[in-house]
Amino acid sequence: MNETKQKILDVALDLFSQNGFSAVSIRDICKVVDIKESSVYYHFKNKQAILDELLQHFESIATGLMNQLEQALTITQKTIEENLFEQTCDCFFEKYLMDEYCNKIMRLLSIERLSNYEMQEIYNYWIFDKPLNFQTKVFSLLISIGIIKTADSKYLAVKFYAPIYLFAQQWLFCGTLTDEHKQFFRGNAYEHINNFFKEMEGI
Amino acid sequence: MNETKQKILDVALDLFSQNGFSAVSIRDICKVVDIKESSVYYHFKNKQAILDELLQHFESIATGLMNQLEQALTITQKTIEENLFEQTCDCFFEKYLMDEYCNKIMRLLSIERLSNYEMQEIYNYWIFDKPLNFQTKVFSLLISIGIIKTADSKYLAVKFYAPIYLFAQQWLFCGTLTDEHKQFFRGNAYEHINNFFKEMEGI
DNA sequence: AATGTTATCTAACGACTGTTAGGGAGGGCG
DNA sequence: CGCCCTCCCTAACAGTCGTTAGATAACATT
Repeated sequence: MNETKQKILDVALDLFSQNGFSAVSIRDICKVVDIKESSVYYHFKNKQAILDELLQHFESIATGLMNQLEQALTITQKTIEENLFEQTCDCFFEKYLMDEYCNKIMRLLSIERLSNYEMQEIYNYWIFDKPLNFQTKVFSLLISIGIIKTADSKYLAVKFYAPIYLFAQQWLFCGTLTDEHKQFFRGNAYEHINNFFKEMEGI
Repeated sequence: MNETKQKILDVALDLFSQNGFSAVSIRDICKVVDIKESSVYYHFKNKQAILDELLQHFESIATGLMNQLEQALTITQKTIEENLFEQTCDCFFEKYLMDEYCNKIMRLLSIERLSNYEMQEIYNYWIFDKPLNFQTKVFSLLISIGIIKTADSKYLAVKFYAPIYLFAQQWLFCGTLTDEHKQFFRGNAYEHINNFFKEMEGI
């Protein structure tokens, strides 16, 4: 891809995720990229097209990661116990919830989902429905194998995911996204995950 | 308070909570209130002052409700068991998390907290810190009385509050805030609360 | 050398932004 | 009546917005 075009996308995501789509002007982006406003329109049809391309890229990343996770559910039962935990943490947590690009998109979606119906749907799908559905599947599987005694897998998914979501919200919106904050978020989340499975074994 | 001024505040909150502060112009507000732009500046110093007054009103409501809740913790042990649950549900849930005015403010805070440090602090305080601290106190109390066996009261608070926060997020941002959605949110939350205390008794 | 393509520029367009100066209608009060 | 105060108005300000027309320079192809 063209170097300037990529630069525009990078800067746009940076600014959009900090101030929101409508609060950032083409001129704001151009100041950082160091080009004139009209040059943007050589690479993009209009301002909306920049946003569309950013979202499309995010969705392709998220789709890839989620497909990888879904596959982890289909391997043989023996490998499940070893693989599932690692895969979930790596794919969903590190490469998604804590990934820099995804983080910026999530911040952007959080702002814009109120006034933009399309972005609201993307947010709900990738932040609520998809993770909760996946976790529900995971718990259904663990129940069917017998690792967990009979329970409401959907409610289990909520109990598992909700604290992670809460920690993520605190992490994503604590001003500057420092490594220190990131470590704090990671610590909280992993502690919860460990606690959760410990309690689960008891039941 | 002046009728026109109140009308401006009402309409402003409506529009701000739907589109965000910077995306709503003075003229947008005036169209709905049916006055001219300059009239706004008779009642308010500038656009920011409208926002400030809305936030100040919210904080006075929230402070009142939280004080009421804190008081419920200080009554004698005998009445605690009967009162605490009812008070928490009524004050925190119905009059705060599900109150129309508070809902609109929360939506507004959600958008603006990214670009506005002051609003980020208000959000974190009233949506994260204050409720979690209160719930921690509640569980500490229940532990000290002996209703709950020894446990990490802070983590208990997270496990209790996080699903409610998640349901609230789904409710607040599902487009049109219909009564149907509201009932769905209430149902999910109460089910969780009941489940939570049922599991607690078992431990 | 002439031509076409790519990527940028200058300069401006009309629309919209927050805000202000100044005027006028209505009522209460001396 | 004359004066002040409240509340709203008309009209305009300077600045910003997304976007476009057209020129220009660098480079590749003919």
